[in-house]
Amino acid sequence: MAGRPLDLLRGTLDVLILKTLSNGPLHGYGVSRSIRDRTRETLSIEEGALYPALRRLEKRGLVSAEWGTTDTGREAKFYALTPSGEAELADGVRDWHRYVEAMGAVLGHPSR
Amino acid sequence: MAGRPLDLLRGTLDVLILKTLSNGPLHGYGVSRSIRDRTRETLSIEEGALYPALRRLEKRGLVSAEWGTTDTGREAKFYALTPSGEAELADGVRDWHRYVEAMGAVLGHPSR
DNA sequence: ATTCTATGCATAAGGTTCTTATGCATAAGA
DNA sequence: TCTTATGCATAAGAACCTTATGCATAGAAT
Repeated sequence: MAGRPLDLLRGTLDVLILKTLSNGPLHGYGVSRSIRDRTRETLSIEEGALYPALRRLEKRGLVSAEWGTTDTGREAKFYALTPSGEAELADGVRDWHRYVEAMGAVLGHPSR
Repeated sequence: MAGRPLDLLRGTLDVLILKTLSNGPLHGYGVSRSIRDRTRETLSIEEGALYPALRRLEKRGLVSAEWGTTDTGREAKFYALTPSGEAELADGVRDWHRYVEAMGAVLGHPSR
């Protein structure tokens, strides 16, 4: 990994999950693993954050949930992005980029 | 301003304050105004977040506080970065850039 | 003259969302 | 057989934000 894992910044988990699900339905553990792998373990989603987040997103209608079977034959709950979820993802990504821009305006943009 | 103000992401306020103070001592209201101006009002620091944050930073020895007088002759509490604060700022900036990198690895880096 | 806005500090209540710890169950690999 | 990986879920606690409130002074506008 590229350095120690970083704590999640509150509010950034939702968009990470939504983006991950935009590649197709996936179960919770798979979402977590995908994020961990893509970030080379810089972001490691704790179960205590992951499962409540998925339920919140489901409650808000941004993802749908359905029990199914994994490739390896295990029971797992698969989540899929809904149309509302896609819209929320687009907003979330835009806000994130605006936030990065704002932070850069104060901190200075990275040299490389 | 460039769009509506964004809510602060928990944990990013400290580094914003420390960076702002790295330009020289400043009072709380001035820190807030500086951040608001630099981000063109994308980030607007609420007083309920600002003052507790400054006290936390002082308690941790990252900034020092001293009452003084502003240019306009008003009483204000001036905060200055300590050596520990400088180190924390450097760490905070590095962590922020790592976070942005990690988010980019999931969300995709902005096209422009 | 008065009222609104900007400057300045501070705290309390409430909510959200993380971390850490715990619990359970199965499968594969050492 | 024991550890690791896979899979879900909740509870306790902490941190840190938003919103609301309170106070005080100065300058600008009506």
